[in-house]
Amino acid sequence: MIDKYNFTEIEKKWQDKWKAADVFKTTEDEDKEKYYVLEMFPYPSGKLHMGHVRNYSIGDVIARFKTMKGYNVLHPMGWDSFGLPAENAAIKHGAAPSEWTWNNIDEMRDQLGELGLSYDWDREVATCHPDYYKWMQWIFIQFYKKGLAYKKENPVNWCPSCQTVLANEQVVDGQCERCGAEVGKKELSQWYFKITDYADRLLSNLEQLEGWPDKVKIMQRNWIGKSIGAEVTFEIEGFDKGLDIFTTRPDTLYGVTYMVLAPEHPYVKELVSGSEYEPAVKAYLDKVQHMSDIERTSTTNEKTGEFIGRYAINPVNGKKVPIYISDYVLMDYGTGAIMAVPAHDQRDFDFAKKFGLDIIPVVDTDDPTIDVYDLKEAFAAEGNMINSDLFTGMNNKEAIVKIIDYLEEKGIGKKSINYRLRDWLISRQRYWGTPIPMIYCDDCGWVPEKEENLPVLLPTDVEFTGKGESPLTTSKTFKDAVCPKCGKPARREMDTMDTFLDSSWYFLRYCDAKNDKEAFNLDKVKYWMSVDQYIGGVEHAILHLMYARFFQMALYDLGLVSTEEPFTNLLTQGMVIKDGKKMSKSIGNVVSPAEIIEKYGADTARLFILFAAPPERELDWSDKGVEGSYRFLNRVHRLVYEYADKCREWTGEWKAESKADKELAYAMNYTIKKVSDDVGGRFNFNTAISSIMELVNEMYKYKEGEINQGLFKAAIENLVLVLSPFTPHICEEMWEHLGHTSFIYNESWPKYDEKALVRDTVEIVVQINGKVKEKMDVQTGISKQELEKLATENEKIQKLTSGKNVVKVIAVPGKLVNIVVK
RNA sequence: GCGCGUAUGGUGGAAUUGGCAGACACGCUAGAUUUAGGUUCUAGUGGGCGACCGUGGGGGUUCGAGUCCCUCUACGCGCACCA
Repeated sequence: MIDKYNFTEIEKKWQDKWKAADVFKTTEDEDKEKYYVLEMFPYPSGKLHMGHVRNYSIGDVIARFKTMKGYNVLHPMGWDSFGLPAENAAIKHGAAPSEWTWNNIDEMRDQLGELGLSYDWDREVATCHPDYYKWMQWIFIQFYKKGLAYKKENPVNWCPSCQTVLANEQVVDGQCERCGAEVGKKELSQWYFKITDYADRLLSNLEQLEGWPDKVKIMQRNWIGKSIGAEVTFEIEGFDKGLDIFTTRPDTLYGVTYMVLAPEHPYVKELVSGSEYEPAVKAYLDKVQHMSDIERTSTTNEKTGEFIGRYAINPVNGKKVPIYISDYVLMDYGTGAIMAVPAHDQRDFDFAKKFGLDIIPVVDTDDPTIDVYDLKEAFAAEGNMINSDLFTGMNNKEAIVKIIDYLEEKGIGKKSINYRLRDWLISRQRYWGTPIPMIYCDDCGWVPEKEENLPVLLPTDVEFTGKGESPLTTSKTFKDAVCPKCGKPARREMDTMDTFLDSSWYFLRYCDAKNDKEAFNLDKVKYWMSVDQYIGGVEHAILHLMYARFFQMALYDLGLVSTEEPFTNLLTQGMVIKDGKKMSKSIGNVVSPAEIIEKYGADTARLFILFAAPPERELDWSDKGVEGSYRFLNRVHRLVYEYADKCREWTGEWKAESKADKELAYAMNYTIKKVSDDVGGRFNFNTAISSIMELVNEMYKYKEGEINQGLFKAAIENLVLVLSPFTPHICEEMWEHLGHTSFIYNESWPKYDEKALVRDTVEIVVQINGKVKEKMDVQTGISKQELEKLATENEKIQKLTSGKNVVKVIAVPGKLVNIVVK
């Protein structure tokens, strides 16, 4: 009687055994090479989805494989547990955010347990735990002391209906994510991190990150947006201050016909004060202020603006040009002012057309379809300079360099670099986040809380109304503090930190999760960091991955960590979809992991999700495909159980005798090699699994003939070993049934025999003019000449080439012979 | 608008370096086992009667192209008045 594959029983049994034996516990071991594999930790929503299953299955295969390969593997898990959903739940159901969150964490930990993932739970972190956010606050203070944190008044997204500040991500199509109201702008004093100080390093270090997908690197590069150009100072007629502008096209300086200031530019009010233009300008400013970002930055909008009644002097030719304000110039990029060259910039061109301003070309082209004196649109391509004094005739690319030199010589400008990246606004008017550990004293200003007083705990006497300022302001106990500097009564910062801060260093805390003396011990960080393999969704390509890199660099500069970059290799996994669409409640195509585990078991779920597509690509969920994976595991189970009793008696000694033996030995060794390469190198789990399936098919065929006992036993054991990272429970069970007393998790990864991979004969394809005509088996390793001879003398080939002129014969040993005839 | 990616049977996908296109799996067809359904096993399965034709379309390089080059199309993703 063959035992049935009872996955429910088996999975429970091994999960309990792993736990009892503490097999996944990891400690530093200088004798072993370390390997740190990390999956992006989840927000504890309470429900695991297929994206999680995919993410953690990938990480678990890598962790188990590396463990069997002899590495000291760190594979931790935790919770990104601060954030808005907990607060929304509090508003909706009245449950305390902490209670709601901790319940979710417990639920999700159980669900992860059911997947059989090899986490060292002793290193679990939860960002909402005071043991964690204490050190978050400590890091904030270190950043503050280093000048990386500052507070500044700035316009922020403001929902007039909810009466709160919104993060950019919470503004959807210009409307509040929660209530749908039109989002406006409001001046508020907020904390920022000076990530722009690191712009250049964040950019240049990308080149070292060879283990990152190009796509992610390009996205970060674009996000940082480095532009090289010049800053030029224009004088304003009748005004004592110069007007600085930034341009990437100093070569077009002679084509300037007007200037534009951002509406928020500090000069504007002064320049129009008391003039006849003042009312119109004020009306325009008022209009712009009430516009949402979306409206303001829409490229389809017609240009708007106002002349402010003033003129600037072009420093290179003394020309007088009018000054306008317009919302197409942004205050927070460059200097908030531009020189406008309508002939060579499309935006300036549109504006000039609308306001009837001059268009003077300064770069000409050979293109006969373009007349630069009668442009239909701005001409932005390369060409030769015209109308530009001593620069006329020069190629415009050369002119850029020459003109910058000229500006510097004359003291009217200089080379300048600008970044698109802005400083990171980290304040949130929210309750469920890390309190910013700053205290405001009327005498001393902002002062960080004393480090021995950390953590600044979140108060519990708060109200969640969803209205007004941060719920922290409703606490009677939180606000009052004493100034750490002078001891006078002072008040606490009421805002909390953006949760992206919490997730910017959690991988460091995993290295030393229980430390109550420091955020993490430098020696432990030195041992484990950097993360050798990081795995997560591509949706984090910019924000999380940039913030984490910034943290790592800043901590490196503080001497707290030993590497500048946190993640050596990055794998961005694709989404799990169903019927070509994203799984979503509204479409009703959600497949829940719990349901699949109940019906087929975790091993099947893991196997399918790794088999159905390569990890980077989208994965189309297929119920039929899941059944196929389940069928395969049953097939393996039947095969192993049919021979397990015999295997325990058979000795391990063997020698391949028959042709079938050699074929099986080949298949077995090839599979070990293929799985090792696919899992260890390029992460193509799908092809690794398909090669295991091929081995099983081979074994089913082989057992119909005469069985070489030692060989077949080796094949069975190797099959279970190579399958074990993918489907650990069933493999532990089979391993035990084969008579082993140790965990398969602790076994060594099997080695393959190079010699068995060389077959006696190889099949050679014979082509005529590139078309396959014949196949022949030839001895392995014969020479090119012999191969050519065999092919041309082949009967069928002789027939097909007779009467034709053989022009050329190309022989590729081990592969093919191509005969070119006329 | 700019940047990036993808396109292969009825379906998911394979072909890692320019060398047999379609591995593996799903589905389907037929047969065996079974009282029957399910399970399992065996065989077949890109198109065409055929010489041959086939990797989104067109062109090119090469003895040889899914793979390299040019060009077009469709879809997906990111950024978007960044001077």
